[in-house]
Amino acid sequence: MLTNERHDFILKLLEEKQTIKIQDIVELTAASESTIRRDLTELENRQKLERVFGGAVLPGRNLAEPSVADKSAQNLQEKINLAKFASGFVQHGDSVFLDAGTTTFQMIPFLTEKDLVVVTNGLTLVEALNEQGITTYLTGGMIKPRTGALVGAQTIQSLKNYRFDICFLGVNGFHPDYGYTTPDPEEAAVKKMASSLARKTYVLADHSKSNKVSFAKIMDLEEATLVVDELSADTFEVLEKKTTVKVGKA
Amino acid sequence: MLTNERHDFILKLLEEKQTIKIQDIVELTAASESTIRRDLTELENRQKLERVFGGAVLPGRNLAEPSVADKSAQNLQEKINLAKFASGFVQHGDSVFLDAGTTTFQMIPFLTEKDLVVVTNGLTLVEALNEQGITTYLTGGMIKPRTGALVGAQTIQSLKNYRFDICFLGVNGFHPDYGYTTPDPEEAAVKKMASSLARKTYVLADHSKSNKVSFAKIMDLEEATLVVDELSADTFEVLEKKTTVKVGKA
DNA sequence: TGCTTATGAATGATTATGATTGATTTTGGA
DNA sequence: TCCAAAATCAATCATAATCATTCATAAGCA
Repeated sequence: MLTNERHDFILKLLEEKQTIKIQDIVELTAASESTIRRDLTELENRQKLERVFGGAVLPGRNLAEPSVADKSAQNLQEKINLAKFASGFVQHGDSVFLDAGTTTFQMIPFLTEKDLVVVTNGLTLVEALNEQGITTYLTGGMIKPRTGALVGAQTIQSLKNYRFDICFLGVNGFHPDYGYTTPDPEEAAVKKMASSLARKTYVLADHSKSNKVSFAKIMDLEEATLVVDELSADTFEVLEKKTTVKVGKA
Repeated sequence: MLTNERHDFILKLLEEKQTIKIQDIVELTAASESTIRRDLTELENRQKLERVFGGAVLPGRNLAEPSVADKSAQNLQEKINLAKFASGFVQHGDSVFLDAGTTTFQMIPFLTEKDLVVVTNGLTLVEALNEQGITTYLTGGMIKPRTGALVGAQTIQSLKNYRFDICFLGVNGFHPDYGYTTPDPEEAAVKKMASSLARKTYVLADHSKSNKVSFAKIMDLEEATLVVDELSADTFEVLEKKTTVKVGKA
């Protein structure tokens, strides 16, 4: 087994079980204890795990890491389907705004090889974008510790330096009377500004957000195109300027 | 077997297995190890795969890849000592600029409980700052994938919205004639701008940077206070406006 | 033939590995 | 609580695998 393979194996195992014992890894990999020890030290230096006496645990992260944290979430597969579908709207060479959030995060693997320029206010998206080799700009601003989103006056201001062909937003609720809403007014302001700088805006939401209302209003429903998955799995609804269109699955 | 054929064969094999060992390819192709090595080097240059010790993996799919936040630096302990010492200059309530880089990164644990506002252009610093509960602002700009530093016109512009009590920079070399230098002109520009917005600027460098000259000049030596560790371990030199002061260890 | 390119073997350097040592930490019973 | 046994640990060493480099040969082509 290759060194690199073993590292991957350990990380995968750790993600599954949350906690691993050195002796277990030794048995499963048929490598010596010394080697596994070295692996763990190495991976700890890379901040992929934290060592504890007798084994290792997942690293304590302050910023929400969508890739890891959400794996257990119920609607992950739905989000991925939704993200994949929405990625189809992106044209080769587009300038794209990607909102901070888990759904937009899932779009990233589907944006490769499109020669894009992506601007985002989501710290958690950056590493994944880099991995895809996508030219990435980050807005400035204050960091919201829990979510890793950039918000505030500086964010708004730095956004004004860009124009987007296409803009993807996540929301916490959408409602015919109250429009798109999200809990944080600061984030709402950022989303609104980004949208206003884009030729076309798509709001991604799974069906659980339907008719939900949150504290801060972003904008009215008809100001963006809503992409929402159907409960009946493999179709999506695209509500464009109050027009309903049914589409087959991506 | 033709060279091109062999290349295709390797890529196909890699696609199937995700990870391949050089020895396996040697057996399957009946070519010599040298040839396979050359093939892999070639294919890596074309970004078709990534080499790892003993074989190759698909590009980007390397779970255990060292992240930018890798702690396993060369002279880590020296850097920590230097960082700890420099942290002493920070006053309670200061607004601080922290340059992207490993030395400034090491300052973070010593900045806690000082009620600071920190601005940085280093993505790798953000999580550590959050862990310390420090209010953190990020400059905007383009992300340099390798280092996680923000650079470019947007970075410069967003800096102009701030004023700093104190500014800490890392450099790649300092020299009496050529001043402070760093390889990337973009980064140099950011450092210079940050410094010009601060009441006081400190440059952190370990002794290995002494009399080194890199491509892009940041500014002259006397425009900042240089903090450098001595080879003889436990002392630091603080060169302030060409005045030399020896100080005991932090 | 003369030229370029691809190949394979040999080298010394680098890196990964497994076993051993003595120190440190945890555990469990008095 | 304290102590001793067991488990785990970091550090070191020798070995083995892998690596980049060099050089000589073979194959392809004008």
